[in-house]
Amino acid sequence: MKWEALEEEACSVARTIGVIGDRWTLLILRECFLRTRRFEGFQSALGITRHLLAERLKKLVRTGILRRIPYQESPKRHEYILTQKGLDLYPIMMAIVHWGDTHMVDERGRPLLHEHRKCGKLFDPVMVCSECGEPLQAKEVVTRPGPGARPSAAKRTVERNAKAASRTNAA
Amino acid sequence: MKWEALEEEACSVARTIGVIGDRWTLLILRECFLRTRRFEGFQSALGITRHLLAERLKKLVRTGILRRIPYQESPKRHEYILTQKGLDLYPIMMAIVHWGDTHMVDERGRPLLHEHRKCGKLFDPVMVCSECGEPLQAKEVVTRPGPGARPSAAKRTVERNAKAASRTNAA
DNA sequence: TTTTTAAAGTTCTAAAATTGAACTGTCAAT
DNA sequence: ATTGACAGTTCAATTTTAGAACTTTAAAAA
Repeated sequence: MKWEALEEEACSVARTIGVIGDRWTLLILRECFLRTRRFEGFQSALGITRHLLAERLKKLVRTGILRRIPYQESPKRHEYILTQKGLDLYPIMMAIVHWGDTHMVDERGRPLLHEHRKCGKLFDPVMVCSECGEPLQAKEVVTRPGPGARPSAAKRTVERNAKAASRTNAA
Repeated sequence: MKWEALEEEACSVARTIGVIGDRWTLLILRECFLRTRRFEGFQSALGITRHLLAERLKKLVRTGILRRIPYQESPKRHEYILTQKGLDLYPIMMAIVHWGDTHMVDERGRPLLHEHRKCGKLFDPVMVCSECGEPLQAKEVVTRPGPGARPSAAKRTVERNAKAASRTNAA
């Protein structure tokens, strides 16, 4: 599987990973949500090489996650701002933060707390079902082929796993 | 910044990315949630090289996300099963799927639908505030230093950005 | 007036990670 | 006796990433 091929897969995970699924890109996006907007800001916050940073920013602009907006003429300078598509990555970021808060903190505790303006309280993000509002758990969810399904990775996988299991059980 | 250093950062995003933040690892985890458990299963579903797959599985076991459990003796064979720590990655996966479903589908529509056993309906995952239950939006959340905060990336970033903005505004 | 500094890149070489393909060892089935 | 499944390991070739220096435009400092 080539990296460009990821975006062609009939899988929303693969397609998303094709766009944001590498380490520097995720860290750049963290900085975006912390209100960083300029090349030097990203560079010094992350210690990323200028070469890679330029590349990643270009890709994020190309994929519509960031918009490149001039903030001064001569010399021309631009800021990188999250589009709505970029802002929609927020749940991914919060899910990542929350897992880290749960499983990767040391004895000092959480590095960062989050306050919800609406209710004024410190909170954790919780993933719920859009229909019944209950928190989601992996074991309570069944997947079905959707209209865009193709006999690709996911389906072949399910079939193969069923076969492997029955072979082992039979023996 | 070196990759091992990520896990030392005072940032839950960086620490999490240090463990699961690369493309193959995320795809391996997708397979885990689709019930793939064996080396050959991962390999043929993903087309990952055996070399890298072995490496990534080792790392996932080392970090406590997968457990390696024997399913037959002679020759010894093992399955890779999500631990609770691994199952807790589910919200990250669902957030990734949902973003892809929203922003990366073609005219055919979604490749996969999700049904919630509890309520029996097809659903979308929604990220809400643990305190008031309202859906979360980036602009409604304020971050504050927590007990594990150190004057690191995040804080320096905020200060730098404030300075950059005031410079530009003043001019 | 010459020198620094800042911002946003680009260019280059060395080092590290990934790919692709072949190879190993154990056992079951043909 | 040979083939095939499974779970890896090994190694050369390619691709990515790191690290450092260099460029350009313009304002600020000496």
